[in-house]
Amino acid sequence: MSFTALVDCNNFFASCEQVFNPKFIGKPLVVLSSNDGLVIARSKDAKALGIKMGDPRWELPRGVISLSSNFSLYGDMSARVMVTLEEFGYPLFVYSVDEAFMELPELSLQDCHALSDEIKQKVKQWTGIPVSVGIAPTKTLAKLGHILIDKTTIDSFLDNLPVEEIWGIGKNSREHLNAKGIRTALELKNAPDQVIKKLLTVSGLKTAYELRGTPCIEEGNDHLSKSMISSRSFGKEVFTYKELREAISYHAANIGERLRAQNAACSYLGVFTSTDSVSLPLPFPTSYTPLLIHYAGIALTKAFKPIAHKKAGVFIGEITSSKRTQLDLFQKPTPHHNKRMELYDAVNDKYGNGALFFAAEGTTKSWKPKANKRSPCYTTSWDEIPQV
DNA sequence: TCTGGGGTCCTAGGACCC
DNA sequence: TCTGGGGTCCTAGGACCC
Repeated sequence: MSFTALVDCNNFFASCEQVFNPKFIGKPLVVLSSNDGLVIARSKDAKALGIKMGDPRWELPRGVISLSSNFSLYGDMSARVMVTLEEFGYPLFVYSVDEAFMELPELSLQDCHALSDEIKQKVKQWTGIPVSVGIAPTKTLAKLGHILIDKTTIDSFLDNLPVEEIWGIGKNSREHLNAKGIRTALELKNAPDQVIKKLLTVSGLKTAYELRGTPCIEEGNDHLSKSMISSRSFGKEVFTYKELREAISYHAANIGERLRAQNAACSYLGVFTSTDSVSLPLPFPTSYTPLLIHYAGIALTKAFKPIAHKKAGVFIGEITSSKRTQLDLFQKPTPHHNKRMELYDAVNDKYGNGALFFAAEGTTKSWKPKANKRSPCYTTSWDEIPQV
């Protein structure tokens, strides 16, 4: 048998802000979505006030500190946390911006506690971010954030846990299970397979097996995305083709960067506005931004209506590794595409995202979402480095 | 007045084939 | 009361996650 650890950053976005603004520690602080619309992260004290994920900004109680989201900062802090975790030498699977699974050998209870404490201490010291650690035989159990390695402890923990607190059981599944009298995680664990499968399909059955200690959820680090989306709500209503075209170009360029970061290319691209969605096959797999912008423009001419738009975006699919597509016998080699994009990415990497951008994106970005209370990019921009 | 953005997996049903 | 059997591929939509 082997174990899995789940390391989860506590209140991650709020904690990032507190690292660089210690005066926010111990205060109710929330981080807002794009356009400063709704709450997407809360500090411990904000949670204590009863503020929920998704609460609208204008309904926040007085005295709550609210900040625009600063994804450059969170992304960089996330990378620092992950590098710290890699120091432990166990295979690491980064599950999301604030969570990672660590593959462990079977350990004694004492060693589990020692490792958990060491992880928390080291990440806190190296990055300033507090983390929680769960260790168990399966990912679903590790997700519960405790050390659960023997049957007695596991069962007594699951007995006091409502089903909807299990990873993979949402609101709808809870309703279905409750209707059959299954309310606790232990009841789900002990229910007959056929009953679970009928209620929740094989996904639910896998969850039950994981609760029983049999790993069923396998995930690797090296997988390619299957689809990508880049979209934003506008900061104001957008009517003109010109503005929409600029926003779409921005999103196409954004997707190009993310594709190249995975060494991948796409052969299917689409554009959506508030009302319409149009997609096209591409003549060959590519991650070359000028081409992505070109085809996004073609799709947009088909999708465009001169009405008030609140949002637009670009999506892609049929993503393949560019290593493989380069070997395609029938594809014309396009080395200059790769060279240009390598240079472009290198410049933006060195001087900050947006240092170099495509004219099609426009220079005014009048449609940009609102973010009136964004903290500085302390760790990713020389101009915004903290001052002492 | 103002309510995000980016993903994955699974299933049912339609269309089509022999 | 009657209905062939077996298969693949694709898509829309549901559910869930962070």
